[in-house]
Amino acid sequence: MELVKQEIADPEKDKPGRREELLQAALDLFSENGFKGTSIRDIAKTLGVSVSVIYHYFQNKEGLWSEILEYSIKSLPGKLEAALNGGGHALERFRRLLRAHLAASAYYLKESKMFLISHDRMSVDGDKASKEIQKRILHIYVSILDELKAEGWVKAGNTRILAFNVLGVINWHLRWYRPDGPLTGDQLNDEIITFVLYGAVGVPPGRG
Amino acid sequence: MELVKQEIADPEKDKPGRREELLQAALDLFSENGFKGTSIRDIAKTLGVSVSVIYHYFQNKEGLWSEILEYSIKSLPGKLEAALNGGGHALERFRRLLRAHLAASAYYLKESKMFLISHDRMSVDGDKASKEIQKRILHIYVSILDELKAEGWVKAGNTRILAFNVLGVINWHLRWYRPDGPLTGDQLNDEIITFVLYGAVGVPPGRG
DNA sequence: TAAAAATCAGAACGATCGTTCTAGTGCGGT
DNA sequence: ACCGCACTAGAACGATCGTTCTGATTTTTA
Repeated sequence: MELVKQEIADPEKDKPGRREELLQAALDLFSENGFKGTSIRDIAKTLGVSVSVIYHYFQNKEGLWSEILEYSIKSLPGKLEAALNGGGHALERFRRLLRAHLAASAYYLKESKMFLISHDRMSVDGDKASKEIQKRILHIYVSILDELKAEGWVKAGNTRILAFNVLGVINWHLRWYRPDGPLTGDQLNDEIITFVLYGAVGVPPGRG
Repeated sequence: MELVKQEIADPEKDKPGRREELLQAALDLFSENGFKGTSIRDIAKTLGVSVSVIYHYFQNKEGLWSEILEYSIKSLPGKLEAALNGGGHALERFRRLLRAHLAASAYYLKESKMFLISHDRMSVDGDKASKEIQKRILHIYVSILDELKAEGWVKAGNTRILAFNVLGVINWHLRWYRPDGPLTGDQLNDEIITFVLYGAVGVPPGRG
């Protein structure tokens, strides 16, 4: 009986539910104005609903914030480790790590921007989870850079600082990247990866 | 008459005035918790004074914020241009630019952190001045990178993206740098500059 | 020493915050 | 027809926000 409704063409079939609408509206505002810069009433107003709707679907403001990070950023370390654990020599795996990181950041662009705004923070607990993820990512980069250093590719003295620098390039690009820019995503990633590997004036092999 | 007090040794002579104390307290809190994460009462409480003291010395909260940026960051583009306008070939001047930028960031460490937190922003006017400074700095980097590209040092296709990448390394280091770390400031700057020039695996001339 | 100015505490104001409460829909199941 | 439940509007609460006001105290000036 109730299946009949599913069988006929329903133009409202793929309309997102209220919960998804709320997540999307919160994501837009959080990624632009941060946690403290976004009020519950702001989120409700963009959908033209009452504030009680938010509290019907989520426990509170911080639950809304962390749910966004849950479905997006929480899986990032695992993805990076997977990219790193594939075959190939160290340099090849490092390139693959960078590509995976850039791809994930582009896919979850607003979520990644949210993730990197911890300066305007909330409670200590909510921030602790983010800090933990950041630490895992840093460790991934340090480990592959150590490997590259053991094979003689990396000359830098301190791989930890080197990892910070690499992460700086990757993360900073979220601040200036605009999807409607002149370059395609692939072209952009190539420019970034080339910079990470060879810097501003370093000559990649076969190009000098 | 009133000069006598100045002539005798005054143990309280170099004690900072209330205005300077307020600026320092505001700087500490702003650089840690951002603009919206810092309340007027928080600033007053760290000095054990009343909130009216703040409004006696400053027009309002935003005036306090912008005054800090005024004495510190506003002069940054001029310093960078000065470093760039000195003699020497392009690569030498680029290195000097990077050193000047890193030195200024280290000297005004907390102020620079404040400056880079615009994600938790205030009124539109206050943010416009910061945006303008950021744009000037970007232009400085693009111009020297164009010059380097004309001389064949830079192979990258897009010097604007390259400038963003360089600025990412410079600015990101404010997020992880701790003055009590194991490395000296000079060692740190060398690591960062080497990375900017030659990347993670690029070989600087004379080292390969 | 008296007037004037600088400096401050503390209460108060209106706005906004996150959150809760009350009440009222409409809808599927029995 | 009735109940229960998902969903929602809107008022309300206490806290905190930036800011202003009142009045007192201290310091400077004449």
